[in-house]
This record gives sequence, structure tokens and C-alpha cells, in this order.
Amino acid sequence: MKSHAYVMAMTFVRPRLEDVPLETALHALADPARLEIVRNLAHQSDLDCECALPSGDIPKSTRSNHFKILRAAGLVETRKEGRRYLSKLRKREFDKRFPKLLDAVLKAQ
Amino acid sequence: MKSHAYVMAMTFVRPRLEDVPLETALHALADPARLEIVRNLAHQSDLDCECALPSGDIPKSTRSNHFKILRAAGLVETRKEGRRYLSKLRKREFDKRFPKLLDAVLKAQ
DNA sequence: ATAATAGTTCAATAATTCCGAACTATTGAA
DNA sequence: TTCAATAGTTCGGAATTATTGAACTATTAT
Repeated sequence: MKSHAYVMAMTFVRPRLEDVPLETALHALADPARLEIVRNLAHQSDLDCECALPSGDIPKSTRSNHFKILRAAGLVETRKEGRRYLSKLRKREFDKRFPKLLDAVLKAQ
Repeated sequence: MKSHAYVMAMTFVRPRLEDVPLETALHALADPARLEIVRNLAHQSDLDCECALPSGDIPKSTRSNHFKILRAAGLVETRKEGRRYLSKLRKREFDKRFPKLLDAVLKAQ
């Protein structure tokens, strides 16, 4: 029987929106890759990592980190479905916490 | 006669708003010190460095850098008046470039 | 002239982010 | 039931950014 070096997080961070500081939300949005993820998830829910961020040559560890930051900011929630990780925007909750912010960002240019 | 190591910038960066990427604007806002500057300038125009960011123990080189980032994001413009540097929000222009964004940020929490 | 004040610039250090490699977990095929 | 493939996480070192003390410019007051 093999001993494990570590156990993978089976459940993701999913903060209550009232605990998310504005700075954290803005920082999460202030990155082109994460903005692309948010834009794609605004169009279509339940996308996996690859579909939410199709852009070229971003390594998967970086990709994974972008999702982690978006989850910590209360922007995205992720559930595991088979071997894929499906994400969606927490739009309703985010909008309640930061009214108009996400819409302003999504409409920009 | 003394030779100068360098000449100080007499005039500040002041980008056209259409040249400011959304990421740059969000990044500029995603910092507590800069957010405080923006909030204070939203209340009152023509504040100097000290008045716009009264918070405690931020070194002046850091302070200066925050203003530089805000200027590069098209959020703030600065002019020299005597030995003070007076800043104001470029609200009209910023709002036109990124409708509702600044208001959403200013209203948050 | 000299000192005081306001903020900039530079360069070194501190803090973050990025990403390759190793890993967990699930599914499908041999 | 192993073995390979797939999806994404985690770790730790490398690359990039941010912070800040010290030296500087520029202006004003003494």
C-alpha cells in the first residue's frame, strides 16, 4: 500500500461574498486570462478549465491558479464532474455584493 | 557648476483614455492605498500627495509610485503648483471610457 | 546662500506570480 | 484488474513586480 505525499483538495474555497474585500475582487478581474474566463462563463455556464480559457499556450498550473484566484474572489464556483472540473459564475451573489461592477467590466470595450 | 545625474520629469504621463486597457484600470484600482486616493479625490479635487493619502506610514517613494500607477491608468492627473503636486480625478473621461465602473467601485461597501 | 518642503528617481530587497514536474483522481481499454 | 489517458491540483524554484531607503530636482522661505 502506497503512502500519499498529500491529499488533493476535494472541495474548493467558496467564500461568502460579504467576506470578499473589494480589492480582492478587483485584483481577480485585473488580468487578461481571468477576464477571459469570466467573459466566457458569463456567456455559458459549466465550462471546464480548457473551455473557459481556450487561449493558446497557458500552462495548466497557471490556468489552475487563475481559477483558484477567481474562486477566492467569490467570482467562480467549481464542482467536480467525473474527471472534469466545471465552473460557473456566482453572478447573482457577486452582483449583490458589488452592484453594477461585473456588468461594467463585462461591457467594457 | 554642477552636472546633474538626471532631470526630473516636469510633465506627467497622461494617456488618452482610449489607450488604457481595462486590465490596467482594474489593476490600478485593486489596491487599498490607491483606492483610498481615488475615494478622497472623488470627494475633493486638487489634493496633494499627503492629503490624498493621509494613511499612516506609507513611505513617500511608495506613495509617489501609487500616483504614477493611477496616472498611467488614466484615473488621475497631476499638475505642479509651487512645490506641491496637485492631483484630481479624470472622472468625466474615465466614465466615458469605462461606463459605470468607477461609480460601482466608489459605491462598494 | 541655506534650510525646509514636496515629490521623483534609482537600485536593491521583498513579495508575488508563473510554470515545470510530480502528484491525485477518475475513466476507459486491454 | 492492471495500464494508459485525461483533468486538474500542488509544490518549489525561477521570473516578474512591488516596496522602500537614499540620493536627487525643484520650489519657497529664512
